[in-house]
Amino acid sequence: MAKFYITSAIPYVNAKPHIGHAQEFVYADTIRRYHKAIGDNVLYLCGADENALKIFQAAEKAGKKPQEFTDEHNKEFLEVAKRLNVQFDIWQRGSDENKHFTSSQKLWELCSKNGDIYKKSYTGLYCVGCEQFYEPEELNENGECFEHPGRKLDKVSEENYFFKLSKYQKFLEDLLLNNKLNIIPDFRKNEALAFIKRGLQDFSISRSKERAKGWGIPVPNDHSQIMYVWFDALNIYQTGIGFCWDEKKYKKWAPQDLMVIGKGITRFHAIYWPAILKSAGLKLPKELFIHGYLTVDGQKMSKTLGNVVDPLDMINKYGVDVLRYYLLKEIPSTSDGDFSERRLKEVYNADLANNLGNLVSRVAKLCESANFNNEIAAKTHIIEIEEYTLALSEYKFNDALSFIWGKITGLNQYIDSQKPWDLVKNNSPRVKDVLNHAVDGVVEVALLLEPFLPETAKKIENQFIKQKIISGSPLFPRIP
RNA sequence: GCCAGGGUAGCUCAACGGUGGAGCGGAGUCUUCAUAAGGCUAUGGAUGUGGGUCCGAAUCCCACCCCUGGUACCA
Repeated sequence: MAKFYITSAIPYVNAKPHIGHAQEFVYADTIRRYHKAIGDNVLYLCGADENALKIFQAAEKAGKKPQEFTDEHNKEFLEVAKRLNVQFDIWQRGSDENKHFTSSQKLWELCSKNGDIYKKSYTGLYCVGCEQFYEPEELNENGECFEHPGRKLDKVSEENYFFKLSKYQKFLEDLLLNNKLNIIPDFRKNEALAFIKRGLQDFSISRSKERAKGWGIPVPNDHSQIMYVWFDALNIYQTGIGFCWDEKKYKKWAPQDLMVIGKGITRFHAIYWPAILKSAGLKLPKELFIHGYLTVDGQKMSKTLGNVVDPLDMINKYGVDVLRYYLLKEIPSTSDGDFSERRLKEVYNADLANNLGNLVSRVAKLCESANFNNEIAAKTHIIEIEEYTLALSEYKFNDALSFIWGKITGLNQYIDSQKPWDLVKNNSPRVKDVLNHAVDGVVEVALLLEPFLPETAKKIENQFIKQKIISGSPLFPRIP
């Protein structure tokens, strides 16, 4: 039994989760469930990035203590995951001082021991109003920040620790080029490679304590400095599986077999993270799956536009599997996609109510009226179907679902051609064979569906493994 | 600016040198076991624009127009 350690990007918990978080959770959960179904020993970790100054500032703005503030948002993320039927095996918080602070300091020390961390002065444009550094392109035409127009920025120098990323240029190039870290899709790999080939510069991995307002993980042996958020955030993937506090557990699960992330944080996962791990002498992740972003009705999701979609609203209105289905079927997993409630309703009626739901109803009713004796045992393992497994191995969820829907259409065609209702009327003995085939098909569909729509799959299975199959209430009642 | 990907039916996308396809929506028809569901059929397109190569181009080449992403220390 192979182990499969999967992680999804640790969200920044400064606001409640939106539909984009739901998308990533559902993707990772579907992969997790699929691996479980083919017999792997699976562990899924996610967690919360909590050590950024922005969290502290957001808490202040909300008039709350940071801990209280992050506790609340953590709860919201866990609630959304739960309602999505997304099962985290581990939820590792970045504010966990016992485990995560020690773990990140240990990682730092390992890199340091290897001679990859050094002190250097960093000069940048600092806005006193915002209390942060800006890049020239982040400023308006007068070279001022947008929050405080009219106020000149100061050139400020600060001593920070740097990580010798440049040292790993060749290593990273080889890692990506030869798919030792396999990046899906290809064009993201090429982007990362292009970035590497342009020449890697060392990057700063600490901030002064004043600048970070003491919020974050102290640098070992230098408490005037706080770790740069990404240095510790990425390490949540290790802390959660016991790095530094349960070596046995860590040995069992490291390294990551798959990281699921959004396109915006490719560099950190494809370049920084492998370099840091290599420097620390630790095992490297094997695969990186990068999905796109969601727009809402063709527009970017934003608070100012007021079009942020709350996944809980959708679940309450339509049901979990409807949202899961939409995200998995209607959004091509590697490119950007659009979330539209109008489209969701269309897909609901066409695919879930008319095709899947109605097939289940009609087969169940046929069995009931034929007083069919069901001999199909519950199947536990996904049958190896190339088209299906290939689509899943490339994380093309929409292709895998299209394949399943092809089966549904096939079953409807079969029923139409065999006309079992006539066979029942004529007391034909053939009705048994026909229903056997139909029931077998429905059970297979349920099985293939489990990673995607676990609740629905379970309902179908429960209805169809009984000796006497009777019709039940519609799985997906049509909506007008 | 540079690099990469894309612009195909009302919508989402497939075909990547050989008679333009699928799903959804819309139309017709058959059927009645089923959630007014299902099956079948037809309809639907100067394949972004303009040139070129070729017996033949959505596909290859050139130019142009639009869209998306990347182009390091905001995460």
